[in-house]
Amino acid sequence: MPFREYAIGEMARAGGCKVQTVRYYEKIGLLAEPRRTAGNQRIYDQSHMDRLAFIRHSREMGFPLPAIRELLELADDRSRSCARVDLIAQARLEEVESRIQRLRALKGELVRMIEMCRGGRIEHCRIIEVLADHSHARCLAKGHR
Amino acid sequence: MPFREYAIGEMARAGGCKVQTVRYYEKIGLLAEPRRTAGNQRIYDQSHMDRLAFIRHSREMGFPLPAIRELLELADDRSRSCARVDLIAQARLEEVESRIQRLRALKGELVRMIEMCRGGRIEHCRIIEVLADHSHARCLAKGHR
DNA sequence: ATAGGACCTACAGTCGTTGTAGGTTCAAGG
DNA sequence: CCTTGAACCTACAACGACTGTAGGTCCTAT
Repeated sequence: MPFREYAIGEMARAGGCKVQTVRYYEKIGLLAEPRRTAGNQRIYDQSHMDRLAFIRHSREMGFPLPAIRELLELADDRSRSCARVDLIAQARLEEVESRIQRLRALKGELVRMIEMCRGGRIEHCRIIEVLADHSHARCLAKGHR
Repeated sequence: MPFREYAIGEMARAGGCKVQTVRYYEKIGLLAEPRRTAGNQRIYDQSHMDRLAFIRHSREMGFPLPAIRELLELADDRSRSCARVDLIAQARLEEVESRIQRLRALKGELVRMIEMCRGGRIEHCRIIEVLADHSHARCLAKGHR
């Protein structure tokens, strides 16, 4: 059967997300509204499956939904230059790189902190002291979730 | 003047956060309610400043607020063992390490993807293809924001 | 005919803030 | 003393990207 159809649960399973997430993508206009059964249940075809796969894979790469929205629009206009696509991917790469940098600095701080604490009482706990220390590195700033 | 007092704006500036954030910490019980002026404005003393510094520095290290709440409680009970403190910091370190791992893998994927795309048309854009590709790595999963 | 799993809508909650609206207080200058 | 304007107040909504809940309907198999 070349034109298989899918219920929302199958879509979600294939995309590695929750049913609600699929409905959410529809609500915010990332996924087209599919047709429905007589009983009002969504029925998807292969094109929906492909689109969801694109979205989910892009999310796995950490692209935010607005970027994915743009990528989808660009992907639909096959004769355009892909300079913009490149730019979006480039921006994501830079973000990932700076996040790695910050996390590495953070890891260094954590390791030092933990090494200093050798399991005594809170009274002398170096972790607590480091966290409390005013003068301590303000170097890290945002973004190391 | 050994007992300086501070308005909320000074607190926020010292802690590197917004005034609303200080009020938010108070609302969720991380910061004690300070006394007020006759005109109902908050007045903080050094102990509040220290506590906010602790919270902010912990946030910079990426500790979630529930963990910080626990760290603060532990810090207040100076005769306890700091095993629990160590555990919390340890857990944070592991999270940071795994996040770095995942981000590194992600970065590799992004670099490969971008290298394949050499500025043609969308029609042949490798970035779009990689993102659309069903069979592509599901290896990354959560956590690389 | 009925059981139970999958589906439906609508809405609240998550996390850690940040922003807004609409009003009050404070310190300084005229 | 009065006015300006910055800083403060409360209460509530928004962010991003979902996730969970309540209360109901539909579909398929026995």
